[in-house]
Amino acid sequence: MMIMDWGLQAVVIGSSSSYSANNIDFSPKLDFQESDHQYLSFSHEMKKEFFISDELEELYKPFYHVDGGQNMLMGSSISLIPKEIIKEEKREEEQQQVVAPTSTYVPKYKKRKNEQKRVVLQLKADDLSSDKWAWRKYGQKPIKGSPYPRSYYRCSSSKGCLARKQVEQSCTENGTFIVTYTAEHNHSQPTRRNSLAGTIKSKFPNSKNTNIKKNIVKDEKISSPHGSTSNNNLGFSPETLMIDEFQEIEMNDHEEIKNMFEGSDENECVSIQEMFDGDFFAGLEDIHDGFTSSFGCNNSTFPFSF
DNA sequence: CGAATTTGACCTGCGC
DNA sequence: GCGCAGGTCAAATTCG
Repeated sequence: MMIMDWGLQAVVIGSSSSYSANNIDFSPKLDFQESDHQYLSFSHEMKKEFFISDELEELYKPFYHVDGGQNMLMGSSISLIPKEIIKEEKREEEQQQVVAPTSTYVPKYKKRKNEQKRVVLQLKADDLSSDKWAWRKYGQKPIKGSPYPRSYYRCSSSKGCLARKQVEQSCTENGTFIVTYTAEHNHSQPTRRNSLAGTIKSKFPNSKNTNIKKNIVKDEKISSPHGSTSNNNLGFSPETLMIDEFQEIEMNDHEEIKNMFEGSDENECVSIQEMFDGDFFAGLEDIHDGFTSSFGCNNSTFPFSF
């Protein structure tokens, strides 16, 4: 029996208020029910918490990997959004119907921020690096009323991709960042982080690639004019590390993760054999290796023990 | 040396 | 019309 504790933390900020979904326990449990088939089953509670509504899916479309009709959630976070907020966003969306240009004129500057479809998330510093998309920083501006500057990123995976991301440290909550996604990716999500040029790769302390850590530390220097910050060292706690790296797992790709979260209609279970067919457990082993080498933990302390 | 980041300049929208 | 604030560009710089 193994138990994985998914302490997902996510907050979605509406235009005028914020909602917290902290401390929701998504705890899939393995049930070894049959001799030749083993199933990973999810509690009703988790399923209920996880699937808020179809509207949520609609809201997250900009961050889906759309490929052959299959959708996959972006790796960074899974957020629970109250219906009032969703409706608000949808209303906004309806008002902001994109009109195809009738001429060849291409405006040099995009529409104002509040005219675009956007999703605002509040993430922990650890969650920032679990975004699978490749982002390239193209600007940084001080924001009035905030002691911290806002960083502007564009998708670097595809040249013509209009997807944008803004990252701004929260001035009210230390250690959290307000991330705003704008526009949609016009391409599929990169299959592996290693193939990404730039900033987002493994964040294990002993990883060869230290860009993400370095970048965030740099941001801290810039964004902490008063020298006060709570996450200078990125806080590689085993708990947050496990969560983030788990989200990085190649799910081989869409069906497994869909099945994991949805289960089948009959028994809400997914065959472990199916999971072995993909990279699922290969990914877990990577996590395990990284985890044990980084923190000197053995199997008994690691959440995934076989 | 190529790619990513930094940063000042520039552009646009909005409120007055 | 003017000024401010937010968003983007692009040359310079840094990094691997």
